Amino acid sequence: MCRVRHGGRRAGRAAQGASEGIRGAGAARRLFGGGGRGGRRARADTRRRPAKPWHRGRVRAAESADPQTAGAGRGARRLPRRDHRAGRAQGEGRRRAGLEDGEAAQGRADESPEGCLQVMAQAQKITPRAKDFSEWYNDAIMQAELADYSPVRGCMVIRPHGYRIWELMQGALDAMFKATGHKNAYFPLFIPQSFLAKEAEHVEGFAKEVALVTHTRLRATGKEGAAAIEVDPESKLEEPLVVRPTSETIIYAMFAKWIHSYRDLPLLINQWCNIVRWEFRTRLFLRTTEFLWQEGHTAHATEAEAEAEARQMLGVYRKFQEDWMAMPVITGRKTESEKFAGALRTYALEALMQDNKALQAGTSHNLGQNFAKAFNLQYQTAAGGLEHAWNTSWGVSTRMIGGLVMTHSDDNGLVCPPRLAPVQVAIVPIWKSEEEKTQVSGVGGQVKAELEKVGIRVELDLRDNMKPGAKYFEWEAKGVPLRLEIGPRDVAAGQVMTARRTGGKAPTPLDGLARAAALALDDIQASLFKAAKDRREAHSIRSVTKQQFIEFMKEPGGFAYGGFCGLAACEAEIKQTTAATVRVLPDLEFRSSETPKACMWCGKPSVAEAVWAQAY
RNA sequence: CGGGGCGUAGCGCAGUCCGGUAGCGCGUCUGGUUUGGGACCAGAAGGUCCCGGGUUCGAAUCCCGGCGCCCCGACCA
Repeated sequence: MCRVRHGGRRAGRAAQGASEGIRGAGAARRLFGGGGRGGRRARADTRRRPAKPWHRGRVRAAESADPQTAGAGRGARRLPRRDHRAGRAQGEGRRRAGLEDGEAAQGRADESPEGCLQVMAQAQKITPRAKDFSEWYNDAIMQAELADYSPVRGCMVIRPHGYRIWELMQGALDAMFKATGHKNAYFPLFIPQSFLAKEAEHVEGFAKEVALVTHTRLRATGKEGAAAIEVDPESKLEEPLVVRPTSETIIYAMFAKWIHSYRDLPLLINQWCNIVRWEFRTRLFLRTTEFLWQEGHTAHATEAEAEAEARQMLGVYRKFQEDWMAMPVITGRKTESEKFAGALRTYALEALMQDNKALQAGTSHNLGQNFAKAFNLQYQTAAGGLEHAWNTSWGVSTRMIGGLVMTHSDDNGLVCPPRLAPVQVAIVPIWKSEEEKTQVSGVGGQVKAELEKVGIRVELDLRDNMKPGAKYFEWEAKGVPLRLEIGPRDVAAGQVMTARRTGGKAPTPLDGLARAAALALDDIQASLFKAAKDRREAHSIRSVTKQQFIEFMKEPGGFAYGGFCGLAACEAEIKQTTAATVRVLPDLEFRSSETPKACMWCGKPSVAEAVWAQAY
């Protein structure tokens, strides 16, 4: 395999043993997706599905089939002049363009390591989507510096650029939660093991993936190296503590203390925190052992109120994902087999990624009285009776960042919707002489101040150890929606060059630039949403027959709408044969105009229309 | 837990078959020249060759034993 290798993707070998007291219940053996050296090679050989036609980005010279004829663009220029050896560069170009499969490319690369390396050094640092979507996803994240692998398997470090996205998400969501009457609080990380056991379905749902704290200290052994410390058996806890996989149990236990009368209801609480679920296989942002999220928990006097709350928050999430993330979602209800352990009903939002797999982007549960009964959460009614409260819980997580990446980004890296972009505008001044540097930097500074005045997040890139072109690539990889290039010629003409991350470069007058930039950002935000929605619709089919369904799930995949009998056995069989699951029983506005009469799979009467897809 | 593969500089790799004391590219640092789409020249720093034994005058390389990591399969937001 002949590709540029980069980025600290080794999930190091340090730090085992440091947490002897914390164990994954169950086989905590699996490792992080996408690390390691040998791993990359192996991965290229395991393409699950053939290339798909989502590949729509700009085609650049460097990616065209034959770099030698790719014109004077950077494709040609990037080939090192040392490498004149016949055929090599050409073959390399083809490989880079993803036109050969991994094994063939690998074989060839091994034959000509040096030529290959030299070419690659200058080339594409991100695997094209068409070649290997998973690799592309990892590369895009690493290049954008959103995250990095941690020494602990299954865990990730969220880097400043990625964390800023999360902060912006938090800011928007938190305001919406407050606007709907919720208050933030914080509940502890550790939960008594016995709490988890109190709700039967809930335990079963999480038992296989909880981390436990069983001991409270280590002791020195006097030995060398890793053996220098060991768990102190004297420090064993009487009752192990569960590291929260979600906080229903502790929160409703506390609610039971605080709620006595109908006058205490509704109680509307949210918390921002981290949680731990010991997953077998993990992927950056999409599934990591520890992740950040928000969990809302509420208590109500009636079932109807709880139901309304669960639906309301689903709507809040939808608004956020559409308006901020520019990510279209289908809302609906989960089937019995997909619902949250312990819930009465689960609602969810599902988005379609560029590889035509569905991503559950958030959930909202009507918990009924299940937890109220388990934790004795009762209140006195106005009439003097004693009733169990009705609860809801709802959450979205850093997983949304993965969804954001897979919804908009392209082969040049991250594409960030402006409203969530840590840097909305990057200004790149261009100069030759010192005088020019002073001049363009000055104008750049003025532009920055002007844009900031209207609330735009701006970065002025004054680094002098990089050529402008290199800066362009970097800001593109980081997803910056709008780039302003200011050179001496522009200054003379009273303009800047504005380049959109989504394509297109044009001069814009300095006069009124802030307004123009703001409008451009709005326009990019809107066009990203529209493009994503169009793509989803292009990859949705309705009223499928069984045969169509099977074919569709093989290739190219997407959302399939059809009748569903509601039987778990049928659902299981579909999963078995096609790997597709019911994502949601869609809400009214997403349903087909004609209600299906029969289950698309077994032919029995349909109880609801369902949306199927292969899912993350 | 089953099936594959891998462990050499920050990253990606060569060297291992056939033992001779470690190399390439990128990156980093210093100086200079550059800067409108991934700069160039010169110099420099950087390695417990996963760990432990053994064979040998000599081990990254051969032998034995560990450990770790990745991918695929069974679980899930």
